[in-house]
Amino acid sequence: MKLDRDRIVEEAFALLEADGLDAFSVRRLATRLGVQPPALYWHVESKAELVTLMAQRLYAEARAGHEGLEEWRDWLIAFGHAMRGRLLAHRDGARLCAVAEPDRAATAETRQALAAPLIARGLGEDVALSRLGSVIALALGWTIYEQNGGMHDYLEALFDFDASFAASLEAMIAGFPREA
Amino acid sequence: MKLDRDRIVEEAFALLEADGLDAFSVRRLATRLGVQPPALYWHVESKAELVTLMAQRLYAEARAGHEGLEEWRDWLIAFGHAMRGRLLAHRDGARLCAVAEPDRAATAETRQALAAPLIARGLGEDVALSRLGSVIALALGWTIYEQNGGMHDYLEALFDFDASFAASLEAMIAGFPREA
DNA sequence: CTCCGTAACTTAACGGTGTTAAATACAAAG
DNA sequence: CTTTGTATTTAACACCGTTAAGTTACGGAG
Repeated sequence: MKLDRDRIVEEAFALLEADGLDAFSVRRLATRLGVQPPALYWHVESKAELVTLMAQRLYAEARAGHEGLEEWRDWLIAFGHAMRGRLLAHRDGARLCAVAEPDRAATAETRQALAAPLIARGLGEDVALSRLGSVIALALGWTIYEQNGGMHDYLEALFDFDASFAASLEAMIAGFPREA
Repeated sequence: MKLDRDRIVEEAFALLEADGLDAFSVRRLATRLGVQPPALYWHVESKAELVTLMAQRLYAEARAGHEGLEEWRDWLIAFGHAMRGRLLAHRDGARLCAVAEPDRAATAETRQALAAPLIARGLGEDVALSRLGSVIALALGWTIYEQNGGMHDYLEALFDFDASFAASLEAMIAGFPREA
């Protein structure tokens, strides 16, 4: 069965799911793919690039599918929940994104594309990017604790994850000034 | 020069500062301390415990010193800025806290102590802990991006770190209902 | 059919990692 | 002097990401 980037990334997610980020190694991934470790380096530059590929798939999934919402606040809330949802959907998804580097092929167009949904709903580009960043940061920080085994058990005795995240996300977005 | 937990943690921070989290290894730390690597295991259970010790020092620093503020909102804002400040004060401080486990010796008293500053300013314990968690999550998520070399360069072209963090922190806290 | 070049992969190795078990130094106590 | 416990070293294990060099597979050109 031949190797390619897509199959590598797919199996990488399976390995992450099965063994977690700490045991996520190039060598174990190669075993799963029925191949010797260095074979992966033909298709992928480094483990870091592979992680970046995985993270970018996560980010892209979170941005998709909120077309029906007309208010930027509603869009941001939906996006925030989707972001947390995608992070939680994979074991150690948050830590994965925490170590991932940005897409090196990012251009001014990428930047425009990122801001587009919010611009279309009335925000200026600078504000749009700032708001987006804030929501992503909240979701990432939140899920990092939520997915940290020990922290999870410790914190779930202190408050409810779902309810508290929803409350803080809604508070933050409600608190954003109409335009700035 | 004899070894003890305090000296280990201190030198660990120095190593983190000098070489970053990726190069932060037990072996390099031992070299810095003029000792063979396994010597550290007499004083510390594992690298994970050492990281937890370091993270807890960070958290404690962030909580200290906001006595003058009488409103819980003001206290939370000061704490949020302090939290980000302490994370930024050490290279890879955010990622360090992201992988740290909670204090295993945490009790119901610890929980009470955590919530105390907010309870003293009028919040119920459950709400206090939830609010505290939200602010920490925002600060952690934010600084993770801020300290990720590639992401930093990528994002600083999109918005201003200081201003955007302040805006989202203030928005979130302003958006929290008076009591819930 | 043969030759060649490229793509895709393997084998072998390098220098690193966290951690453990066993042997050792050393100071205090009896 | 001997014993005891603390603190450290030496040696080793099983991993890790990555590179260099060798090998196979295969498609197109002559």
